[in-house]
Amino acid sequence: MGWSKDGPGGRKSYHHGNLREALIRAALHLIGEKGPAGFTFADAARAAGVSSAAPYRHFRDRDALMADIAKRGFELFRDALQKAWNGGEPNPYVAFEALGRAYLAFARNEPAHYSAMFEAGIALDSAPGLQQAADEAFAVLRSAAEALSAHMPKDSRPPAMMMSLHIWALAHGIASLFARGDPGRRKLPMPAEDLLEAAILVYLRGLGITGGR
Amino acid sequence: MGWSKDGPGGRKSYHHGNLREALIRAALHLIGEKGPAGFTFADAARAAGVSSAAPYRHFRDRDALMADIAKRGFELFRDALQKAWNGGEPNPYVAFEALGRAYLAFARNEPAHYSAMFEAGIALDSAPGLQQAADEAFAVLRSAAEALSAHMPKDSRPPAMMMSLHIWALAHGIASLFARGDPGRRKLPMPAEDLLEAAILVYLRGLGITGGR
DNA sequence: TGTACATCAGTGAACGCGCGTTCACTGATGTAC
DNA sequence: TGTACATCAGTGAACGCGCGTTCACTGATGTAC
Repeated sequence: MGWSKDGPGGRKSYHHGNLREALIRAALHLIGEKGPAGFTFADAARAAGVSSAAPYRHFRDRDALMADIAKRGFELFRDALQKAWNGGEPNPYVAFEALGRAYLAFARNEPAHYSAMFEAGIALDSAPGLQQAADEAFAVLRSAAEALSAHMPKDSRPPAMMMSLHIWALAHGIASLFARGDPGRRKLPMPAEDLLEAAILVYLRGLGITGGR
Repeated sequence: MGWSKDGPGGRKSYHHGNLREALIRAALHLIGEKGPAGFTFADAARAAGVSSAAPYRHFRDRDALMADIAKRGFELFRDALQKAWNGGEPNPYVAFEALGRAYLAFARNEPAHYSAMFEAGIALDSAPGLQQAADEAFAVLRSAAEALSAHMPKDSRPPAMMMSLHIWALAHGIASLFARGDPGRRKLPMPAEDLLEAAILVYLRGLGITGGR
């Protein structure tokens, strides 16, 4: 690794070809392994097979790289949630639970992105487009809540904003307490997905929203 | 600061007197300011006014100090939750909401302890008594859930374990997403306490548990 | 098609810095007698 | 009460290390003509 292969024979060339991407991939790998504090600029350069000065051609500093990762993370997150929600099909209730599962799946499968997004202490205004990417991801949750809420009689509709904040907090709480791999996580007597699904079920029932089952 | 005052005149003495405590206090301060990754052993020594070798008389390394802080944190947390629960008085429903508020208050007022407990990646078996302290804190939540559940007719009682995990996740999610001070936190259109209270209310209603109001 | 040149994306050596850790040491304290 | 001595809890100098960052440089690439 670290050898660029832009020539047909896989020969090493002076120019890397796609160092920016390689640095991001290296950082993701390192963060996923050792947590958001567990990687350095030098580390990433080493993993990408370039000198320690090379990353400065692409990122102002470590935080800029982190912010970039967070931004891409939110975009992937938005897409994953959107896909799970599936326009509310087959029905909003079922789709909403799929959304919850997708949330946990993302946290589990993309721990590095998830860390950068929520745990690395990156300010949302520290990179262009970051705030917007975060907002768009949240908007999926919010519009799902709206769709669910819309099925209720007009005078007992719960506020979608509140609903989505609650579900977000619940999913984030479960993800960060139980659903990931580092030493501080707690053991659970059941899959995290089941725990979240049960919570959503109870919560929706508390709002007067019930599925077809 | 950093000058021990064990003599009556506040003179500096060769022996610190209570360096262990001073290091912990220094670490709490530094973590509170810069996050769990934001302090070093050397920092703590400096803040306590001793040489960088001195801490080794009291802690094997940085992680041992962290684990100690986490353990104390869980003990304080347990006490705070216990006090808020207040034996379920005046009634379990009201006491349960006080518990929720106490959770957030702890996260807000003791950010350094909270970080060490939940975000620093300290393994629960990395210090004697740490696992037990964590268990005891959770046990308060769990027994509160049991007391609430006991008010229900026998055949519709929700499992207390599940309830307490849900509430824990919810409170932790809100605390870490909204209720604390670092740059990555989101802004909320309402106090975090209100958000949690509303969520608990909905959740309990979903279980069929309602207060006297 | 070939050549000259500008630009780009790397190198590698160097620097200052702070951290973690060890070590022989020493001042202060407590205690046995 | 005084003294000798063991133990404790610090010092401060030293070390190796890796990081972040800068710098003049150079190889590779693209483009104008």
